[in-house]
Amino acid sequence: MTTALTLKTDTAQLCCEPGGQPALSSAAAQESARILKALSDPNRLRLLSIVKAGDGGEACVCDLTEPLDLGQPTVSHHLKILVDAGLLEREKRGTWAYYSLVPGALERAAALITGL
Amino acid sequence: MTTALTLKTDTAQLCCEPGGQPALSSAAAQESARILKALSDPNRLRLLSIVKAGDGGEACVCDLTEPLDLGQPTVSHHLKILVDAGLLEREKRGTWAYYSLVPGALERAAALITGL
DNA sequence: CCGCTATATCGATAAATGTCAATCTAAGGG
DNA sequence: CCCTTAGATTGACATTTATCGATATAGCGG
Repeated sequence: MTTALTLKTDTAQLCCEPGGQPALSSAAAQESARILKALSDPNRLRLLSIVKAGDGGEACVCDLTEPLDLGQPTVSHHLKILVDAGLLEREKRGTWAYYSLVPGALERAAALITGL
Repeated sequence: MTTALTLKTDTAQLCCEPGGQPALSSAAAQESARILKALSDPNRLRLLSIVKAGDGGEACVCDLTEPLDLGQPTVSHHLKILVDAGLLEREKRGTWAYYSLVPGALERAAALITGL
């Protein structure tokens, strides 16, 4: 499942009704929750933090496994979730995989909350 | 690759760990995740949205059960999670319970993301 | 080619989570 | 008092999730 990430508000919920209720549609709520769920795990928050603070704004898996005190498969799993959520991007250089923040992604995620 | 830094597990949150900054401490990450986890469910997002858009910025449970198409116990459960996370506050007037946003709570939650 | 190293993927499992039905509590109204 | 209504709590159950160990894949150095 979850092949496509539908980002659309399907049921004609107009965006600009002054005084009316924006009342998040079910589809929009699900999409927002999908992003925020990726951010709702302490280890993933630390991963993002380390990547952001890393040299050149990136970090490879080997640099991420140790500070989190997690197994390498688990870290890879969390990174995949963050990539799937559109928060991180992966670039493979040689044997190593470097992860970096998708520009503006954190701000967009935060806007999902303030824009409720 | 990684410069072997001594690994301090758990809760010592210091601002200046030698050999590299710890970015987000384990404790801080857990606290942030606790808040964000409350925001990671589509039905809870819709609850917040409806409450925020409600008349006077509040809504009672009876107004929340129907649009979500959920049972009343389930809605109460979600509301409790939002209250426990410091996002909603509850005020009982007569037989009804009115929920409203805690001022600034959504902005603070969003700052947990942008401030990573 | 062969092994080594870095990462990803798979399978299993224990814990957490969302939901509902049933029950409990509290506040009014006859 | 009893009954009704709004909401919370409890218990059960199915699904999801976080984690690990084992294994697969993919570059690199001999």
